[in-house]
Order: sequence, then C-alpha cells, then structure tokens
Amino acid sequence: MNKTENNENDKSTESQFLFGAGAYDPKPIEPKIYELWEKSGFFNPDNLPGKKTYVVYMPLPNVTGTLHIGHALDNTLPDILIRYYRMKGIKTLWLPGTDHAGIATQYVVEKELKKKGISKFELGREKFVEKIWEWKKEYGNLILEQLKKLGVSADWSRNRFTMDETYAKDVKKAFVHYYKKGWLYQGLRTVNWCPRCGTSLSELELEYKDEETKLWYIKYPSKDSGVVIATTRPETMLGDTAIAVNPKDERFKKLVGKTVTLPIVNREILIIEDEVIDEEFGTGAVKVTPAHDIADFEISERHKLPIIQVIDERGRMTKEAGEYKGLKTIEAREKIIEELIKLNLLIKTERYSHRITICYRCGSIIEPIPSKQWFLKMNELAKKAIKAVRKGKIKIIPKNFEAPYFAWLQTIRDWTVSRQIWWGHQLPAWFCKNNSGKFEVGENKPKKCPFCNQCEMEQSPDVLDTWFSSALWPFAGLSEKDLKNYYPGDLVMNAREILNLWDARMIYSGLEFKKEIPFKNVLIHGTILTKDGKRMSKSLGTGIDPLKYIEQYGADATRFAVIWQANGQDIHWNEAAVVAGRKFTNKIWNAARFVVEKTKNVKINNNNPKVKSEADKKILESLSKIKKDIERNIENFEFSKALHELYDFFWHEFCDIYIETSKKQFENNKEITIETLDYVLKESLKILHPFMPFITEQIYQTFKTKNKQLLLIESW
RNA sequence: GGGCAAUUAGUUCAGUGGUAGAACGUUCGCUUCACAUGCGAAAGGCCGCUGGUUCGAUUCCAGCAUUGCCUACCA
Repeated sequence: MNKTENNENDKSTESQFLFGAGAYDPKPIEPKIYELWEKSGFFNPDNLPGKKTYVVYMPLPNVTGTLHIGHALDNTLPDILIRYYRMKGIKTLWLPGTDHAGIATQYVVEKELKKKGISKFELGREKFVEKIWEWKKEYGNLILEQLKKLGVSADWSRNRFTMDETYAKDVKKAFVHYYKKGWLYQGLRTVNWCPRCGTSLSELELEYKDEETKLWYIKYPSKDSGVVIATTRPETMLGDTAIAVNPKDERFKKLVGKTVTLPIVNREILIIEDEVIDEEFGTGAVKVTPAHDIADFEISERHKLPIIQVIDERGRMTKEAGEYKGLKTIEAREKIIEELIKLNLLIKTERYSHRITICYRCGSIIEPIPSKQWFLKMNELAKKAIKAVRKGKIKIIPKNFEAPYFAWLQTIRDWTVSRQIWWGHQLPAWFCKNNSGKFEVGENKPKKCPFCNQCEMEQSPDVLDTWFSSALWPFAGLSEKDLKNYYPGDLVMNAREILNLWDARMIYSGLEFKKEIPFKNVLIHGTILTKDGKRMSKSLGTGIDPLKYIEQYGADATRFAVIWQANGQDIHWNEAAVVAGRKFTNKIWNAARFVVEKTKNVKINNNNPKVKSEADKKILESLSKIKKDIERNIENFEFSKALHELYDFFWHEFCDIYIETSKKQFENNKEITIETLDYVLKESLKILHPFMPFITEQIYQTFKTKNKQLLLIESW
C-alpha cells in the first residue's frame, strides 16, 4: 500500500463509518475495531464495573503453535460467553497464556538449528536452552496475535507463559509439596522410551501404527520336554527372566514351578502363573522380559523377578546381550533367529499383524527400557478429582464424558513426571557430587551439601513433564490479589482428548494446592474433521487454516462458520458455512445502512399519535422472544442453536418481512416505523455482538447517540 | 478388545410418537429506490437395514451393517 492510498483511507474513515457503498469489506475494519477494544482496557476485568465475576481459562496453545481450526473452536466459543457476560455487567476474565510444551518445542527448535547445520549436542545444554528462549521470544506469541485476529477478547495484560519466573516458582513449590508429602519417589521402571528423542514418554504421548511382522515359535528346552513360546521380538529373549502361563491353563499345570533353559544364554528360568496371560494366544505360554515390555514389568513386580536389560537407550544391545552387544535390535533379531535355527529350536514362523507403538513427535518405534524416573503417587489425587465430579461440584458437559474421566482416574498408575530433555522445568532436586544418588529436594539450591559438607550440589538434569506445569494453570503465577478475586474460575473448554491429559490434572492440582475446585464447568466440544469425516492432518495437507478464511472472508464470517457448525458432536467441516457467514455480514451491513439512511435527518413530530401496526407488534414480540432464547442458549452452551435462531430472526423476520413492510409504512406511520427500525437494529446488534463482534461494533460506532460507548460494554 | 457417538434432501446438519426442516447447491422468474454476497418461487427425502412395543415410529427398544472418535492392549 502506498502513501496516497493510506491518506485516502484515512479521509474516508468517516464515510466508511457512514456506509460508503457496495458490499461489506471487513479487511480495513477489523484491525481498527480490535485496536479500539484493546485500547479501551475493557478486556481487563479490573476496569469493568460490578462485583460478580466470570472467569475462563484459555486452553494453552503451545509456543510452537500456529492457529488451526481447532483453536478457532477452542477460542470462539468461550469468546461468546465472555462477551455475553461482559455485556451483562459481569467482570469477565479470560486468562490467556502459552505453554512451553517441552518435547514439542525442543523438537521444533532442534530441527530449525539442524537446517543451519547446528547440533544441540555441539551447543550443549545451556546454549541450546538459550536458543529456545530466543526462538520463543521471536515466535512464541505468534499464535496470540492470530487469536486477536479472530476477535478473542482475553485479558492480554495477564498473559502468562508456563516458564515465567513466578510460574516456575509455583512449579517448584508444587514439586517440593508433593515430595514432603511422600508422594514423589524415584524408581526403576520400564518406561516407554523414544530412542530418537532420548526421553521417556507418557502413555498419552504414544501413537500406534499397524505393522506386518512375524510370530516366531521358539522352544525353551528342559530336562523333560521344554516349553514353546510365541514372540514378535526374539531379540528381547536374552533378557527373559521367566515363562508365564495362565493359572487356569491345564496344559501347563504340572510344569509350573519348574524351570526351562533360556536358549543361547543358557540361563535357567522359572515357569510362573499369572492371570493376565491369555490361553488362546500362541501356545499359551509367554516369555517374560521385564526390562523390555511394560506388561512383563508388571508381572515381574508381582513375582519379584529379576530385571535384565539387554537394550540400551539408543536402541542398541547392551553388554548383557553378550556377543550381540552393540547391534541394533533389528540386527540382533536376525542373528538370534539364525542361531535358533542352528540349535533347532525355532519350531515355526507365522505371519502376524499387530500394532506397534511409535513416538508422537518423531514417529520412531518406542523401545521399552528400564529407567530411573521420578513418580508421583496418584492414589489420593485421583480420589479428589473423582469426588469433585461425583459430588457435582464440577460439571463435565456433555455428561457422557464423565465415564471416561472416572475410568481413567480409577485405574490410574503413578505418574512418571520426569523427562530426559533439556527444555522445561528442571527438577528442584539437588544431588551430592561425592555420594552418588544422595539428594535433597528444595526450591533453592542448598548452600552447603548436607552429605559431604563440601561439594557444589548439582541439580537433577531431568525436567518435569510439561503437564506437571500446565496442571497448575488456573492459579500458578497469579498474584495474591488475582487469586482472591478470580479463583476459582468458571470454565475450561477444550477437545475431548485433553480431558484426562489436562482437565483432570488441573482439577486435582487445584484441590490439592488451593483446597478448592479450579473451575465449575468443563465443556468438551466436538472435533473438527474434514468434510468426509477424516482426522485433519498437516502431513496429509487436510488441515483447515482459519487465517486463510479470516483473510478472505473476515473474522466474523469465520466465527460464524465455526459456531454455525459447532453443535456438540464432531464437525465435518463445510467451507460453504464461511461463505454463508460472509453473506450474513453483508446482510447485516446493508440492513444497517438502510435503517441509518431512513432514520437520519428525519424530523419526527412527537405530537403525532404513535400507533403500532401488526408488523411492528410482531417484530417487537419476536425480538423479545429471540433475546430470551439467545440468553438461555448461551448460558446452556448451545451456541450453534443460538446462532441459527439469530440468523433466522435477523435475515427473515427483520430484513425480509419487517424492513419490506416498513417501506410501505413510511407513507402513513413514519414515526413509529422509524422508532421500531432503530430499536430492532440496535437490539439486534447487541445480541449479535458475542457471535460477530467486529461488524456489530463497527455499525454501532456510526450511531450518533448521546453517551455512546463501545458496544463491547453496552448493557445487554 | 472395551466404551461412546453418528447414519435424515446433491452436500453439511437441525428436528419430531401422528408419514419431515435449515443452510449451501440446483432450476425458474425478477436490474422492486439496503443488499444480485440480493428478492420471490420451485424441484429434491420408502429419515442405514431387520425385527419388536404401539391404533400409529424417522422419532422408543433390540439386533445387524457402515463410519468416526476415545481408550486399552496379546507376548
């Protein structure tokens, strides 16, 4: 854009406000309107009148994120609530922020650096973390700027990041608190390990992929006869410490308690009974490898079996694997099968398809290995979270999501909270350099080592699982005053896969640290799928970019499309809805133009009797009914329904019927017609505002009313 | 494997115990002084399949099929 054009635009502002000509063009208008709102300070509830509060916690976008259509849903719907309650005279607070997103961010920055030929290992931890901070400074708020384009009316003055200083302090406090309660412990556990990322992954960070493989039937001989087992992973047999069968399985009854010889290694291993074994699978007898299978690890805990690690954290065979040491697992597998054939112990091979576990970030095959990790006992916390929902203190909407919530919490395992990456909250655990394994937990580094009295204590290199910090989101880093005024809040709204990952964790964290529920409602919205019902995926190019729509059709039209389709269940995204939204903005624009042109410069003779026609009465009745409906629907989170009703009312009842009638009424009933047009338009703008804030505010600003303020805070 | 949900017009979806509605699309007619991103009109559906309850079912129940999502995981 050149300078002359700029000047022209400036001059034409007034005429734009007064409806120049042609179709509604959101492009020059939306940024100006947003600026107007932001400058007004009314996104900040401290500047709003009233006493009652309404608080929404934004589902934290990752700093690496860019706006996708899921965010549009996550944020447009709460914006309706926030705008509605703000107009209702309630102090509304929408708390925004971003998540440092440990693995995800580290992965993104690592890839960026790699392009420049820089390896994180060459840089070292400190420099690498510095690079991430630099990256975060440059791109970390991008997504927030994009949310502004959507019209999100969050209180940006309270924007937080999960690694802000004050936030980090609360994270440390939480860790120390749990430790003092005896709920944090270190232990060896076979964890899902990504050999590529070099970290353990939570169950929720795993993905699965179908794979065609083989099932090898291997004989473990003994003095009598031996046992045949079936396995998909022969290379792990070097770490076998038992054979397990189902206690009900008659075939193996007399073998239980005896031993067989583990081939190649020639170790005697015990035959044990365990309920989890499926008699139907393979031969009914299973090799138990505690170090490299999570289910087997659990069996080993029940039977006190030894753990022998034969695969290391880079996915190579360890020295325990003897002659196979240093080989990749897949190479070891081939060699071992060759050896078994030589020994005449490979009974048969079947084709077999199953699902393998892969890393959610990089897609590498997960290698379960034993690893020293920190665990948080979940027993008490899970109970609290269950109780809050059972007792109705927290509502999960729709209600049928309560079932998976309870199921998850009832069968929950202790939470592995440590991660072996560099980006995140380092554990506030301080180790003695001279006494291996001795440590102290505290918010600050001890001045003097309590163990050797002389060393500089070293902080644990592990960082906390990202969710450990986001679990504290409703209160961490907030000032005392804010906590007093705005905690607990009212609502979180997110997609269903976050229910246990995040919502449940916020619930028990709130109860544990603030002795109060963090929010009253958890609203689970549908998932946006492609038009043919497939999951959206960036790699398949089936993603839907809301910014493209905002650019092309405007934010109001984009919001319209999102809300129009958000009816509670999964959405098969229909682009036509955005076009419908754009048409609707144009309709609103033109209807307003009509009303403004007809009502300006008209001298009203107040002495004339004002007689309402049937049409006047009808539209006024409809308006008052629709207003109540909208209120009810918004308060019940029925946003789509509300918008459909609004659309129908405004377009058909107001424009098609009343405006057309009004043209005739001008001849004999001017006063009341003007009054009605003016009133219905203004009221319509109000009730449309939470849904389509930009255009309604823009039109509202053209009115020459006394004491006019922003529609944003106009009373509902 | 378990759980949840969906299946209604060409498409995306509402909805109801008495044989169905919207948006977009399609067809036809309109440059009617807010809007052609418009106005008016029309066509278009054995409401997934099979059985049950009922005077009557698209709506309630059961089974089946298809699809999707969540969750678990079997070596």
